[in-house]
Amino acid sequence: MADKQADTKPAYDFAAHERPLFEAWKNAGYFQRTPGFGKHANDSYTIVIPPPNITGVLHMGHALNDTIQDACIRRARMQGYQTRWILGTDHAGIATQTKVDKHLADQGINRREIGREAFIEACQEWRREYGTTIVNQIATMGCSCDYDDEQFTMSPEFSKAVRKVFADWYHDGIVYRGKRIVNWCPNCTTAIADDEAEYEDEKGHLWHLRYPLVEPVDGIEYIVVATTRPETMLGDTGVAVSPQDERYKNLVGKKVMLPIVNREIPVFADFYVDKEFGTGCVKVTPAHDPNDFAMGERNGLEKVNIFDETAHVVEGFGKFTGMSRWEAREAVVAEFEALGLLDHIEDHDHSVMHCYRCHNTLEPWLSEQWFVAVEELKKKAFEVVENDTIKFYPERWKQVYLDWLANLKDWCISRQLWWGHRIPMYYCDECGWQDASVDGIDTCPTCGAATRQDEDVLDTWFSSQLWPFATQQWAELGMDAPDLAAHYPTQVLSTARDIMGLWVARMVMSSLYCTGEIPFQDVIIHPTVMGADGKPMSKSRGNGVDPVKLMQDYGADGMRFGLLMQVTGAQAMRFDYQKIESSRNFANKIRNAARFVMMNLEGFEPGEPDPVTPADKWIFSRLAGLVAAVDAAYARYEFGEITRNLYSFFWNEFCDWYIEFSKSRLGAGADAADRLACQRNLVYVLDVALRLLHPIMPFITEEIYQELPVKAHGELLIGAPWPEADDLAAFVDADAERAIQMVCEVVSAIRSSRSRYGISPKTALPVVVKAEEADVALLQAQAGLISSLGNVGELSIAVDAVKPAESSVVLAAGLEVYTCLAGHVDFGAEKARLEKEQVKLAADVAKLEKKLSNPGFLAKAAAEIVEKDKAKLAEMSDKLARIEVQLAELA
RNA sequence: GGGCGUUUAGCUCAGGGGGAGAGCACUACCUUGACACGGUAGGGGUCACAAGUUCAAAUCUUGUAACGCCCACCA
Repeated sequence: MADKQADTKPAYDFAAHERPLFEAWKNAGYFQRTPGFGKHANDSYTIVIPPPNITGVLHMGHALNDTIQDACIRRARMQGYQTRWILGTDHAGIATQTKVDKHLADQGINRREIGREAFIEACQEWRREYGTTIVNQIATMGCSCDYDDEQFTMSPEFSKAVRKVFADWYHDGIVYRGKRIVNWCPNCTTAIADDEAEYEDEKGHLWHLRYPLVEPVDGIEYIVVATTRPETMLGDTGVAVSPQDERYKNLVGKKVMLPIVNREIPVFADFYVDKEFGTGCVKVTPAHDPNDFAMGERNGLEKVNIFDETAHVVEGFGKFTGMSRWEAREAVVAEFEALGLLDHIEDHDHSVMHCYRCHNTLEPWLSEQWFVAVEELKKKAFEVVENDTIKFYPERWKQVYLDWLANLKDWCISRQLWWGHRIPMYYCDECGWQDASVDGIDTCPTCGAATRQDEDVLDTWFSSQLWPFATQQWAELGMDAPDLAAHYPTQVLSTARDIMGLWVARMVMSSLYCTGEIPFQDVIIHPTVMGADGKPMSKSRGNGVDPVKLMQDYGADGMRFGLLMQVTGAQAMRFDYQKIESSRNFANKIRNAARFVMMNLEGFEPGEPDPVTPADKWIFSRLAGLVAAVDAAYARYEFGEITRNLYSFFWNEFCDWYIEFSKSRLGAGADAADRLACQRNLVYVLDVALRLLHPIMPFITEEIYQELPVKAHGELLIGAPWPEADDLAAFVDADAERAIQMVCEVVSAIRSSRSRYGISPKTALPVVVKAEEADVALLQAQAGLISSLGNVGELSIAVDAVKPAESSVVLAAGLEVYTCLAGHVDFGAEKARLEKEQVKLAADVAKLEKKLSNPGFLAKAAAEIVEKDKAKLAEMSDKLARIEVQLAELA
């Protein structure tokens, strides 16, 4: 068997055929702004790609997301919209700086030695070398985005937009500078935003420390405070208790002597303190904890900063100075123990913030930073989603978005990095003048002294939030920019759920402020692609799948279709190789079906499709249903639904039945006129199917289209019009669907009987069909199909057909199909099978009889349901009776 | 702590108030001029559990359990 398979021709290599097609599309200009046609000629359809980081390589998330976008944009292009899919990359501040740092370190170069300018040049260099990898991978997928107008979040035009927004917001009071506790990464030595911090659970301790009172009160000599971070006691400037706490009422207003540093600090009451937790006393370190900072502000406490930017203890703390935070923790605890002030230690699990980039423990750190005031911005951004001006798919993400906005706090946008948009803020150290400016300011307009620019750069998300409009000439030309006029707001944004807040919400906020319009209409939140083990894909788990490898093995089409097939409304999808493989097989099926059509086109002349036979009418009717179903699923962005519809139509209806039906009409002895009709119909169905499949499987469909003898829609399928459901509506034909369904049932019945008794498909068998009066003519008209597909020797169809001797029966709705097996079969098995069927049917009949004898059901159920069930019962009872007759005959 | 998702065939998952579905895997037969990346025919499920609503629940409600995600974060 294996040898025989080896003899057959090698499997088709899809990947090998894809690239030239991509070039053809590109050369024909379909990747740029495409003009519209037809009823949507003046409507635009625009998507901005979520810009991948220049440090990135294509992963499954991109593969899925970019497939979704390409399917949408290709369909829109075919529908006649003016389309544009904006491509570009993100400079990715921290990620790139970290990568380049490492790159330089490998060559023995330190960033600080070469200085800011040289480092930025190194980043640019790095980008030129590696930053296009992912764009090439997107091209391999066949994505039809605008490769000739690639955007970058640090291009001169984009940078100008960033500076403009900063300056405008500064002048409007939206951005401000403030000294606050921020999440500081001592490894990256920069602040990061709240939502860039990741919490991880850690096993820790709750240290109970004794703080002696300066003067004992009612015999109490010390207060016990509980802390998870004893080292921060060096910066304590108060001890807080709950105002409701009777235990400590008389201590409020007194002072304790902070051990080690010997600082007198006050005991005060604050509502923040929960008297039930720990000892009910909280040591307060305003410079190293956001909650303590707030308490400090409310109670006028001093802020003592004990750490430098790398989280080592600063000058002035004796032997602790220069220690890391971990060394300081041990040393402080040891010192308390030595002083007899360590009360006790408890185990305590808590979550600790880590840098989302380097995963080091973050340090809440008091520093001067720039912030975006979100109160005003978030109001409108809330409204446009609440009133469905912007819609989420699936809809439940709407609430997630609204909740995120509702809880939003001011956004820290300054980063102590070099790679990024340098804050366009200028200061004069002579006279104290300062201002933000789009174009640099070298000399102070007030005193003429030289100015200096702010050293910090902006959060990467500050620039990416401008993506939908800053990529469209907004900075240079404002809202008059031709691109903005034609392609903004955009129609669809597709993204992963994890950047809903970081990116999606911020785009809405900034777009509303800067352009006065929403940035996009529909937001698709696709499921996260998990590994086969259901866990997030990661290197350490080793459960990752490389889309590039997948495309080599299965073709881009196979990967695309297979991924979309797995898209559901759920939040995650477990990656399934088998879906990719069966999609590749599907592509092969399409290819072979097309080959069949093309090798049977002898004498073909182009012409209108003409459904003459019931089989034609059936497949046309099914096709009309398919177009409507696919459109409906696209309208809800239900990609799994779209692919399942396409798959089952093409494979289970078109290939399994219609092509088989057509074989007898294409042979040598066939009627020429009917053959031509059949050819035209095959070509038509194939053509519509190819167009419906094209947005998801662009390569194989285009390749087949190129091989068609007549290209009905111009040179390339990518530019063909999308099938219009309205145009096909006239093909809907319930009678034809029913007739062919019956034919299929008869054929299946014959095959089933044959198979059950192990009779070769090559052996022609006589068949007798008993049918209802109305159906007899219908079936007789299809006798040819039934005979050829069932390999029937002699076929008779009649209302009063009698069971032939030694035949096997299959009963279907209104049908009895007798396959004569004389001389082939042991009828004991036939009897056993019928008995099994009888038992099952009798149970079903009993169940239905019970239902129909229920007065409640008869009274309350919809009339049509009752009718349907009555008909069903009649049919089943009839079938049961017929089985009993059959059994009696066998007895 | 709050919110959300998932639980259906051996596996991965669709579906969804009125006779349980697909792909893969499995079994049998088949190399027929589209396709073995294939064809035909099969086997296989108390739709997580419990209550409730209903004439009718896999489907709706509530609760429970398990798994997972997001947000908050009391030292």
